[in-house]
Amino acid sequence: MCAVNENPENILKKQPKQARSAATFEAILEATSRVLVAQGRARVSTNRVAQVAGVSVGSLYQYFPNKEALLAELRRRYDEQFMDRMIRELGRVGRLPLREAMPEFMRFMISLHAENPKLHNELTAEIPEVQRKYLRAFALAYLEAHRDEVRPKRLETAAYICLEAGEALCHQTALHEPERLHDEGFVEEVCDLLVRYLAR
Amino acid sequence: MCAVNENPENILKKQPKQARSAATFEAILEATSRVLVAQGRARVSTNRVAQVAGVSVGSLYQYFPNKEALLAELRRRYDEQFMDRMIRELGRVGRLPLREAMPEFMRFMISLHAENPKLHNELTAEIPEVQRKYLRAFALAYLEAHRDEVRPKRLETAAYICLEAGEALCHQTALHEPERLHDEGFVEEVCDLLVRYLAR
Amino acid sequence: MCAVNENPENILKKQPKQARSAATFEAILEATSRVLVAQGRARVSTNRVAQVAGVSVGSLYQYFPNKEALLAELRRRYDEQFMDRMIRELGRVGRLPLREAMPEFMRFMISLHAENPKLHNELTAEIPEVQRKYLRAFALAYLEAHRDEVRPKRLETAAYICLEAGEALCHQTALHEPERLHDEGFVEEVCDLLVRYLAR
Amino acid sequence: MCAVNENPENILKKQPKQARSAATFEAILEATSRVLVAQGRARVSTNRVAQVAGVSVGSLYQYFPNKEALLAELRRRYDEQFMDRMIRELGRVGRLPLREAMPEFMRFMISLHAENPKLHNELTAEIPEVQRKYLRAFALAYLEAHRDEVRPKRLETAAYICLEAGEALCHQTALHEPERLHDEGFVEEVCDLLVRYLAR
DNA sequence: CATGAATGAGTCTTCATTCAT
DNA sequence: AATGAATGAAGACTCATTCAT
Repeated sequence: MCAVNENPENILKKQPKQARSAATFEAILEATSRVLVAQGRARVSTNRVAQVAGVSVGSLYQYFPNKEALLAELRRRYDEQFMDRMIRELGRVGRLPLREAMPEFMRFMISLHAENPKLHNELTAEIPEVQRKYLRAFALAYLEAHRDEVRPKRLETAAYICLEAGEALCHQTALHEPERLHDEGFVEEVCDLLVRYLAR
Repeated sequence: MCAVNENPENILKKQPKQARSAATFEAILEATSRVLVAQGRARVSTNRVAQVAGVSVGSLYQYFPNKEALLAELRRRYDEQFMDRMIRELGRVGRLPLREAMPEFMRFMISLHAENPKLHNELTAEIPEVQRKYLRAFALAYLEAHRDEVRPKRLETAAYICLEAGEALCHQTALHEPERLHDEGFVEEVCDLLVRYLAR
Repeated sequence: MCAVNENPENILKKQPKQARSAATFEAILEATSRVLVAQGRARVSTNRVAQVAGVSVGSLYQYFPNKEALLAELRRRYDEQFMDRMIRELGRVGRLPLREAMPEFMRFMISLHAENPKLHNELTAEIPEVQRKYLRAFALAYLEAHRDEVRPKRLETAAYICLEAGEALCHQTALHEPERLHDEGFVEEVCDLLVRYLAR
Repeated sequence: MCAVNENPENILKKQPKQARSAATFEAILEATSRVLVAQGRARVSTNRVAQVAGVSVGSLYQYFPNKEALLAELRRRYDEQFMDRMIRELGRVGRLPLREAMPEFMRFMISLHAENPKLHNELTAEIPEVQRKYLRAFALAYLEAHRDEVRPKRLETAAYICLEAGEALCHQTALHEPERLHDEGFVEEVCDLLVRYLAR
């Protein structure tokens, strides 16, 4: 009857137990995302988010211990989803030879970035790190598995370079010149860049 | 040579005409840069900057109409300088054939990014745009001038891709894995990436 | 015997009639006391208390009309118990002559204060008043009963002085220099202070 | 020109340099004291204090780094003054023999406490400590100097007991039964308590 | 021109209390 | 009865900006 549980203080204060809860929780995250995209990170304030979500600040703090946690959870979800899809795609594409895999993969990357480039930009501005490492490991594994197709000796460096270059081209283009993404020629050129580098 | 003047609102209130004025002006910008690098954009406040500059807030507002103008001017100068050096380098390197020009240029880019990656990151996070265009024009001109060495047909696309990829590789590496920049092999690989793509 | 009921506003909403109710009620008070001692008065919040009690806030408000009532009830109980023991002791000691009664009584007072000085301090910081009067009446009665042993003429004043001085010495010492309480010489000195004053 | 002075972060943010400053500073402390006495510690909020002082919260924070500092400075001043007067009095009275010194000193103590008992109570509720020690050292020195007049063997204990008892009697009486302070008989009794204990 | 005191809107966060389920 | 989600007023503190001296 007297469960003293003084400092759990997790990232999320409370895992919603009632249906109403879950709805509020989602509404808050949704609102965060909206404000983030529409007004930029600097205008993301707990009060504004609560207002946009149509709940009180108090409710916000029932689910998130502080403002940072809002963005963190958004990012967590985004990254999770991003990685899930990426990994699934890598699994699929990993069996193909380089020249076939590359366009598939680039097209996939582009579609990922094209979905909501502004959100992507805000959320990935500061903390990929773990994912970066993970993806690189994946890319490296691919190169090793396809060693006979691959020209560069330093596979780790090659993986790093290709990922960074590919990511940046998708990211920057989605953000600044999205019309290019629909230009089939552009995609081909990007693949060309990477395949000419990688292929024997 | 390259006076980019994006929003006329943020024009400086006053061109410092006397030596003392100029010194104050410089001290303020210098302080802004310092605070920006040391404490991050969120901690850049007019009062703090003034204090670090050893000047009163009032004086700060004599030279800058608002906080935004502080960062804008810093950016403007940074970009100006960046562009000036870039253009000088491009001029120098522009006469060389592709395979010689590329390593020269990449090494130059790396040195630019390595100087103060944190400042670079804060200042270029959001607004290249004009410079991008300008650089692209320059790169395009190079490709056209060296048309016989160059393989891709779509020169504009090729210029875009190479600049973005090269920039991103310098930027991300300087920021997240600076030790790679001293690895001569890394630089060679990056050049390889671009040259294999561009060269006939 | 001693139902002090200061502000009728803070009367409890409901006398728990069932066993479960009583248990909840006790758990809440117990939790209040715990939070009070562990985190200080400022951290006593209804939500925290409810959580520590393993009960919902709603339940808390079933038994206590507001936060004040929580502390009031805790205080009431504490005082009640305090007074009960005090009175029992006074009854016991009241039959002894001054020089025998005093050390007995002081040792008792000290043990009372030593039990939980932090709780004692939080709860008695602001509102003895009624008890004070009551105790004084008791002490006065003792002095009158032992009039022939007692030197001072103004018995009421003497009772007041001895109670305040004795209380303060126990209270302050328990709070700030508890090690003195184990020093038998200290206790003797305190008795000396009071007996020399009171005794003929 | 560029005095970087990043974290002075003293107790007081700024020592007022202009006359206006000093006035504001005093107004804020004055207001703190007023709110403290009139509404109690719990109602001392920075906004309320600022409002009562007739200044903006911003101004308050120009001079005090946080709410605690408000009360701390008030306390500091109060203690400083308290100690100064106490020490002056102790110096004066220290030359007198016990039976003359005591009534002089008690009357002085009473007048100190009678000035503003509520403020005294709020400010000294939590943190004498240093002063306690200091005063005790002073009292002990007195007892040693007057060793031939003094009966108790354990001078340190005697000093402790007399100070605590005397302080408490003044403090509690000023707070709860101030009318006694004007009763000359009361003062005599208190002196009697202490002199009978101390004197040979 | 320079100073720095003053302002007050805006931010994050807590908490007593209510009420639908 | 019990639950716990929701509320919003209130408090601590920051900071861009103005203005009297």
